[in-house]
Amino acid sequence: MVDRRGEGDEVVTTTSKPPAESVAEVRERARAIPEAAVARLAVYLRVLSGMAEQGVTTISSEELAGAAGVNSAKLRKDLSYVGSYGTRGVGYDVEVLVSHIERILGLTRKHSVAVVGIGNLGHALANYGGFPSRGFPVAALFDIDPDLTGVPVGGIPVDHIDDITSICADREVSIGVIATPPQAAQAVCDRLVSAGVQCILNFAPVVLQVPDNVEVRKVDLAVEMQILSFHVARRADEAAVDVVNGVGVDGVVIRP
Amino acid sequence: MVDRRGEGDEVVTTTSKPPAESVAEVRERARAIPEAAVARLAVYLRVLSGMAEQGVTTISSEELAGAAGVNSAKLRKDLSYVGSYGTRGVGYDVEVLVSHIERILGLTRKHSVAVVGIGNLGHALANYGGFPSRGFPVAALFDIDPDLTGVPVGGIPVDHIDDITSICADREVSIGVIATPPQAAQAVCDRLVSAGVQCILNFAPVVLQVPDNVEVRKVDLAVEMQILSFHVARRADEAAVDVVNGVGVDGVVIRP
DNA sequence: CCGACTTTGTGCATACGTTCACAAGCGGTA
DNA sequence: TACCGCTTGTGAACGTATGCACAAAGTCGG
Repeated sequence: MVDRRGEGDEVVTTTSKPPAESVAEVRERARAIPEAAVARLAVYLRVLSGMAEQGVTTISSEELAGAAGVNSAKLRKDLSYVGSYGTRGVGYDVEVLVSHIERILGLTRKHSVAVVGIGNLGHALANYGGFPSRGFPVAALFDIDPDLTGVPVGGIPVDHIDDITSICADREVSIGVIATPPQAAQAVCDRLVSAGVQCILNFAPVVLQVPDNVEVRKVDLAVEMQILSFHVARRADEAAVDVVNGVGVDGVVIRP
Repeated sequence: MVDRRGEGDEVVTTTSKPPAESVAEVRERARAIPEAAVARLAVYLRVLSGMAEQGVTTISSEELAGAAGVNSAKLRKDLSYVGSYGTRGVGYDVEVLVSHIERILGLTRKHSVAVVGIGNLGHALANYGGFPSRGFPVAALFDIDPDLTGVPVGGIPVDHIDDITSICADREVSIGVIATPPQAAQAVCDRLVSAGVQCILNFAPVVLQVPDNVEVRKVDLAVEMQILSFHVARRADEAAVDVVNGVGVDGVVIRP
């Protein structure tokens, strides 16, 4: 559980100037948590928060894994990236685990959010209670429609997208959410980037071009539907094959 | 490029009854496309549709990869799962590629959608033009609130969630979208499953329990935000490390 | 018809993520 | 204190996904 990377070989650690490797090493450690594990940690955190509210103080990897819908070995490995805070023979202290996951996910700082594009989806996002309650206060709303400007949505007034750069910089927005039509998305993205926003959550069905230092995640509803469609088709094919081979829909063998 | 799986060894193909292997083989072929590739195929499809509208008839892997934000080798490998429909020295015929990807993704059939939970998000989804235009007509809406029952949203009347089972079965809904509060999600899911819905897109922040024959995909906004938060934190750490090691924010070396 | 040039499709090596299986460590009990 | 049973943490094996680099296969100009 102790991180042993960099104990061997070239680790000389000159007091004056550490070797070039060491920079990479430290970066490595920060990068060391796999992307997939980060996503799951967020899920564990939600489950654990629920447990804590119900008065649960201790939980085993088996229980937590069940509640999070993963297998327990994966869960333990994921938690090992965070550090070893379990007690063998007992399990994990819920409170302790929550605070360590929050630290790793950077949730100890508040991350102000700006939502751009106050259509149906933008409205929903602006009113979505899950953001502020989890440490992501919505600090600004933007739309291109002048009629919307000044009208408050979910308690926050809408500003014009021409003011994105100044207002986002001013209110220290760190996460931008793009809920505009696809044609407008890249232009909006560029403004957010020039305002210093480093992370973008994109709901528009376009591939955004951004500098290397900006992180983009996309949520594409049409893509999600099409993935489901693929699975429907695959299932239908399998069922057809089974019937051809004398196996019925529920695995029942036909004409045995 | 021809699919050579199953050409060797045990392929005897008795005219009366094919060997047990062959069932697995065919299943294998359907399953053979990696999940990650399926998600990208949906993106390629969108880009290609846009190209087709602009009158582009032929496209190279390099161009398409650029537009889709992936590297060209990965793109070609993804397309090879679909089949080899490119021309060496030239590229791919846009129309041909579109129709083959649509076939693989099962988009040749219509997939009716039911949205459950007509709150802010449900409203947005019911009105979202991206669904019907891509072959996913919204066939039913449901909510627990009796005041909403009968009121049309986006042209479709809202029904009560007690009627999910009968109405979904009746209208042959194949994809259910859950946009309810978390407490209601599992119960709604159970009803959808008992109506024969095989695929579910879940926006509620809970882990749904479903039978093996039902496919669930989840979109969790809080999780997306927390992943972004992690990256903000990681960047901040890296920047700090760089400064300590005499490298400034833009990679500029301090005091050289 | 031939040769130069372009672009695909894929074998191979590498990186990444998942799962298994078990030693190490801790609490409880006598 | 010494033992026993339980659960963590992790080394190692496995499987999947990614990227490189190049032969194969096509077009086009002469």
